[in-house]
Amino acid sequence: MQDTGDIEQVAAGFFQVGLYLRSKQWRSAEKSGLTSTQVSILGFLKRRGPNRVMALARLVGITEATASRAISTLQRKGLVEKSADPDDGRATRISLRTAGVRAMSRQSEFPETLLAALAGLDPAESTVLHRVLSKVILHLQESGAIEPQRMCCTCRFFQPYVHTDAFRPHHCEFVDAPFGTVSLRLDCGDHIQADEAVRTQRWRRFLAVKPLEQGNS
Amino acid sequence: MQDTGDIEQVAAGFFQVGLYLRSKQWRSAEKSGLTSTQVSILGFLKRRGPNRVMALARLVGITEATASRAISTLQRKGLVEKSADPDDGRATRISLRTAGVRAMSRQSEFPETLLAALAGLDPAESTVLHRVLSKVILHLQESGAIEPQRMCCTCRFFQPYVHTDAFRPHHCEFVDAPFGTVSLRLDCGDHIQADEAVRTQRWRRFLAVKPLEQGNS
DNA sequence: CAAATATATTTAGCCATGCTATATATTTGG
DNA sequence: CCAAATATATAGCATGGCTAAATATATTTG
Repeated sequence: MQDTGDIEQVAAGFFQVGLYLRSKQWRSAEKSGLTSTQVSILGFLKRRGPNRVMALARLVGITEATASRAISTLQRKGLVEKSADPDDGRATRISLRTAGVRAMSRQSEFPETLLAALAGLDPAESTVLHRVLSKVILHLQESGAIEPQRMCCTCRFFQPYVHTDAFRPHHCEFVDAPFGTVSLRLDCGDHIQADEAVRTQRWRRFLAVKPLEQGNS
Repeated sequence: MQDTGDIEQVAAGFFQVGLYLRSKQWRSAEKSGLTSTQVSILGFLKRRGPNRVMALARLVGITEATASRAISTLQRKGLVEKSADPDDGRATRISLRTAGVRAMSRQSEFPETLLAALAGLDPAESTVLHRVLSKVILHLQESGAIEPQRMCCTCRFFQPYVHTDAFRPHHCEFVDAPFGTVSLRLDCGDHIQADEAVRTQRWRRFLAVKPLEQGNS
């Protein structure tokens, strides 16, 4: 008989890590003077380039009112700048200023301690962790809990498990190269959303493969 | 050649889940009117029983000043009560009132959507996820980033990988029974911290086993 | 034992988050 | 062209989270 385990324990684990991520501790350790919301906004700007207030609000998971004010604070600190959106007179285009880029490169968007902990995982664990995070995040976004992310598993270029190489079973049609589960992206700059039908079909193929049957020899 | 992957991606994944966990969305969906800090405090009180302000502050990862005020708010809402600590005249004993217990049982401490996503994982994935979370959280607490948790891997009753049963390789000396990786606890009521030496020795034994060699047939 | 020091909590003051509701400007659709 | 929708901003409220300082009780020390 297999042990079923306790989902709450796992949720508690995520929560635990989450508590740490939102604590001021690591941010002040890397002395930036920024709040975690501000770091989030700067992170999205860094990874996605200039964006509107609305888009940032949705990505960070806060209201537009809150985002608007947080962005004004960042502007006052000289880290971002606002400009008129060429396509829409109502909209504001937020972009990183040099000081903002510096602030984000001086410190990682994530605490060193967490990165070190993750670096200590062995490859097989990383592989499964990537799969699991993809599944969890996809579930959250399909339930409308979070904003759709630019992840491989919803991308038109993603071909899961098409190669026999156990280490690089997937294929990215954008770069036209095979890659491993451990390189699945959760936020990829080249992402283009696939159609609903294509998405579910590929995702089903992804899920069909038992996570432990892949490259760990 | 094995793909090394990108740790930042994984960190981003945790961050993504963390963003959701701290968003008001799921809390208001289950309409509690509580902030995430308040839910955290109530959660610890529920799982650990009456506690001092200091202890709660450390568990939640906030200063005592902030904890003190949040607790006063909970008291005003009638969810907790303060009493004098019998052992120390300076300390205050915080305990759940009936309304507080009800508030915590009416809604899960964690959002349904996340629990559903985790429930969708297959057993092998859960197993590895438990291992990974144990490793990450242990690393965070050994670096002093978070307060020590009552987890199996630091418990004097924990005997990792002593059974041949692939599904239940570990043994808990407290209940004197074997159990599986998927049942590793991250917060156990019966936890008693083991000595430094014992802890590292057992932890080494735990790590020595390749995560994918265990029960997944 | 009294004085100095340490500990547990609280309070005040500051800035930021996050919300709702509302105001303002601009687009879009009929 | 005007009504409805959309993008942002602002105001007001409760709270979080910090540091610094106040208060009360414990512990250590001379």
